[in-house]
Amino acid sequence: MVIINDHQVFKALSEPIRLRIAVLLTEGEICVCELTEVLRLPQSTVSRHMARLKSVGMVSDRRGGKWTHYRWVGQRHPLLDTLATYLVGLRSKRPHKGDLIRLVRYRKTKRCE
Amino acid sequence: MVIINDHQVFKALSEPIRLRIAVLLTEGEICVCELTEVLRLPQSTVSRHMARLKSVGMVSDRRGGKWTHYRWVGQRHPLLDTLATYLVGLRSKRPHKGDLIRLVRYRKTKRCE
DNA sequence: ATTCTATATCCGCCTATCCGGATATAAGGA
DNA sequence: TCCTTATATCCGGATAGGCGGATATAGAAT
Repeated sequence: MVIINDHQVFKALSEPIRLRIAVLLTEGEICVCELTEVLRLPQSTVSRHMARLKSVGMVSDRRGGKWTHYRWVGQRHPLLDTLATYLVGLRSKRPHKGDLIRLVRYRKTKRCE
Repeated sequence: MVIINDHQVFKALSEPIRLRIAVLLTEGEICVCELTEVLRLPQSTVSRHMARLKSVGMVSDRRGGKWTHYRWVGQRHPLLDTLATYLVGLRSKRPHKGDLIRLVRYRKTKRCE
């Protein structure tokens, strides 16, 4: 169990790409190749951001075959819970709405499991 | 009216000193000389942090005599409202509890108005 | 065993940000 | 006017953090 520092949580979300990732995670598990596609970023960039979110203790990962699935670990942590609720409200706004549309579209063509 | 970017709000709170300032602001208005005393930091450092909070649109300032009083502008802004509620909960925790004790003590010796 | 796919990490480069002493500005009081 | 107090801004130096191509690792498929 990682001890979470509030300011590190805020720092994680202060980066626009990580904020987009956080909103995507409100939908549930997501893997790196999906994020790479949805965000249209190099894989190394995505993995680096996920490593940061994990080191802060905001996400956990699960290996499934070739894929690494990340998920938000908000349960029982006051700040992460509070933020998750707020992030859900961002789903309908730019640029998150478009991200979610691309995620759904991508999942129709490819399954990561 | 400043348009507030969520990630800039998070960036502002990602700095430990600014997080302490934000918690102090949940108590109401506060001026630079009070912050300098409570946080035990150089005045230029405090002013720099306040300028950042102001540029993000998280605080407003009011000139009263020689003093500049800052206040949280959370009203009507979803994220700032959400955060303010959370920040109130930090008052009783380290290092914020000690900050608030020093603020009360300082105000017994000096009035900024 | 070899190849392909998915992911993590390394690396050099570049920009952003922090620090705090020094200086500038501004208001009040003597 | 001159001095003191309060605050904002400037500056150079140091550190943190982002970028993405290249490389390493790991699992699955042939």
